Amino acid sequence: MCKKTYYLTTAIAYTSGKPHIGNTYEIVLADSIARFKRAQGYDVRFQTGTDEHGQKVELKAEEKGVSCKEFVDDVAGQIKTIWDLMNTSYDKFIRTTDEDHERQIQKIFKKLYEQGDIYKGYYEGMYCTPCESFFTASQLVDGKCPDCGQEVHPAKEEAYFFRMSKYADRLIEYINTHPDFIQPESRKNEMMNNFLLPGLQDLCVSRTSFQWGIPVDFDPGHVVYVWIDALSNYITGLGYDADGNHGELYEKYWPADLHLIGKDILRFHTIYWPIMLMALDQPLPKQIFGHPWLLQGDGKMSKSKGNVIYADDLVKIFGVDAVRYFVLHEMPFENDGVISWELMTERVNSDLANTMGNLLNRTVSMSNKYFDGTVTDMGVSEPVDEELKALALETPKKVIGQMDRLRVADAITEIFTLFKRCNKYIDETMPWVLAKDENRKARLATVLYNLVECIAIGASLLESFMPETSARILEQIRVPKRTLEEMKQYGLYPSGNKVTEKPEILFARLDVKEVLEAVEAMKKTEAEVSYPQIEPKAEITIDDFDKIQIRVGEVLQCEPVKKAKKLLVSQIRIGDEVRQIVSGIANSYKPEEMVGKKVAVITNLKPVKLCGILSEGMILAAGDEEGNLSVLTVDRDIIAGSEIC
RNA sequence: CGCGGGGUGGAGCAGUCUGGAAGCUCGUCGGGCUCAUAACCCGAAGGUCGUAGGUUCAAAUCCUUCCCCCGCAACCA
Repeated sequence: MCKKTYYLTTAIAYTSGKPHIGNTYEIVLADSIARFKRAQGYDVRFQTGTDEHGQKVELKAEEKGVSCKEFVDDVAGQIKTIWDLMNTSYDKFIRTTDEDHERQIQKIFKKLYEQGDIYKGYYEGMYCTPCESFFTASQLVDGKCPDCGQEVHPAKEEAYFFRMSKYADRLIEYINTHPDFIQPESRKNEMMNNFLLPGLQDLCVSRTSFQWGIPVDFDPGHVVYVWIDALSNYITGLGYDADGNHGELYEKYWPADLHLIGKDILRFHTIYWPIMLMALDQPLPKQIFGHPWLLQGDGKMSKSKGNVIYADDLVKIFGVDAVRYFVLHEMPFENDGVISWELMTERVNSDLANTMGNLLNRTVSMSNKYFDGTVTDMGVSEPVDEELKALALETPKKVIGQMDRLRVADAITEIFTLFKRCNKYIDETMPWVLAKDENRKARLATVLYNLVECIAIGASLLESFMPETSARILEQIRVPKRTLEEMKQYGLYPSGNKVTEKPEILFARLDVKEVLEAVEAMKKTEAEVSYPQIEPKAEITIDDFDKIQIRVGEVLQCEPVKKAKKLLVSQIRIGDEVRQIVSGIANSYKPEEMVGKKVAVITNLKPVKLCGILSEGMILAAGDEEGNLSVLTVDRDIIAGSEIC
């Protein structure tokens, strides 16, 4: 009989920088599912990798002064190192710069073109020659390039488009008839209402504006744009061949059972990807799960705040399995989760050290103290044992049930419920009292046997989530891992077996203060300010600059613009006139904060309407990569209307 | 009226589809125990389930109003 196969993938990570704990969460989650499926007897294929093309990589590489390939080799290496550090058991790490992937992408592109799903069209808009960029009419600043301010002219750029609409009806039908396709289900409506039902736009699938991509082999100058390139990794990684000579793996594992991705790219996976597969006449993946995000407690992670949490830093302080435990256990199923050093410490102490570690420690210690380490089932049962035994048998079933629904956090909770029950059992049976009475030695032995047996079951179940810890526990009680099948029976721990004579602490309790100090110390050694990399613009003359008039304006009034999130509308005194100016600064400034400020204003910009409100000028502000803004004010008090030059 | 998600004791979450005594973990306080990593076990305090209405014998759960947060879209002159 052939084993049932299970193919799961993570999204491939974009190689523009080191992944933080949020990105790392995905691979760990996938790993726990992969391991559990293996434990259930599936023939599992687990693929992850990196997405390495695109303009952003091209730019970053240029900044660093290295070739694109050198750049992505480096970052892909870092990513792989972290994946390995997290002890993830992927079978394949695909890179979109792999030769066979690139060759297939070219073939896929050509095939889709030849069968008419991809057509050559034009990307129309206003073109800025020095910037080599297209802009839509609404992006233009005063009718000029928003980047460099130079004249733009209408132009079209050749581009290939994918005829998405052709398959939309089939996709809607598929989604409606496969309720499990999009998980969590709440996301389904979002996709339907936002994108599918209003009608799909054709997707631009090639670019000529950068080179770092897979060339379209029949049309030099064009490179394949991200989606065909990236999404196809799920099949090229298995040896899919556009000509039909698929590799063995493809025949065996496709269609995928699960694509695990972040909720932000659900749209591409539930709409574009299925449509691409339809066009290729291949079966669709069975399920796509858009997991929530792991966030910092005090706001989003950002480099400028210095509060980015990286997996390797967490590992340095807590160890791999503690980090795995945290991200797997603390993530809600649908909502975003929270991580902080304090929360992490709390979990390690209460769950890993107290509940689990201490249970093992006290059990092994007692076995040594009372029986020289020998664990024997003397069969002296009491009614109180029944509840524990029942739970020990029940727990594996519950874990399986939770995992079937991808409720990883709940599955882990089931295991810890068993451990907690064991701790309670110790109090109920009071082994130290039994030990004082020679006549009750047999009962004492039975009690310890039950404990060791339950620990063996719990530790075996833990393997998918905390593989190292699972092994360490089993080592201390000196038994091999139980299979799920074996867990249907109680009492498989070999009677007369000896546990280790010197119990090891699994997880040491940590002091929050010390953890925070260690974090500070780590930050100091790693603190390297990353200055913003701004592309230089073309040189201008003083005459060019002279065209711009900047004056000091005093903000008299300021209020938010209704219907707009980022906009504030200010009444600004400039000399003897008062102008109304709209600015996109609402995320950084409250209206009342603005009032009274003397700011730098460009006064000769052509007025425009924003969200229906007239704006006669522009307030100057500096902005960093995260979008934090700082408006320019004057250093000494000076009368409103003064010219800045 | 752009689309969608969320608001449950001090913290982090479940429960909402399929109304029927408000639950879990952590923290706090009190007690117990001593095998163990000051751990473990028991108990208690603490919530008008965002707001205002409605349906119902009964609402965290269903319907409506409003407020606040978070994504996406738009917008950032």
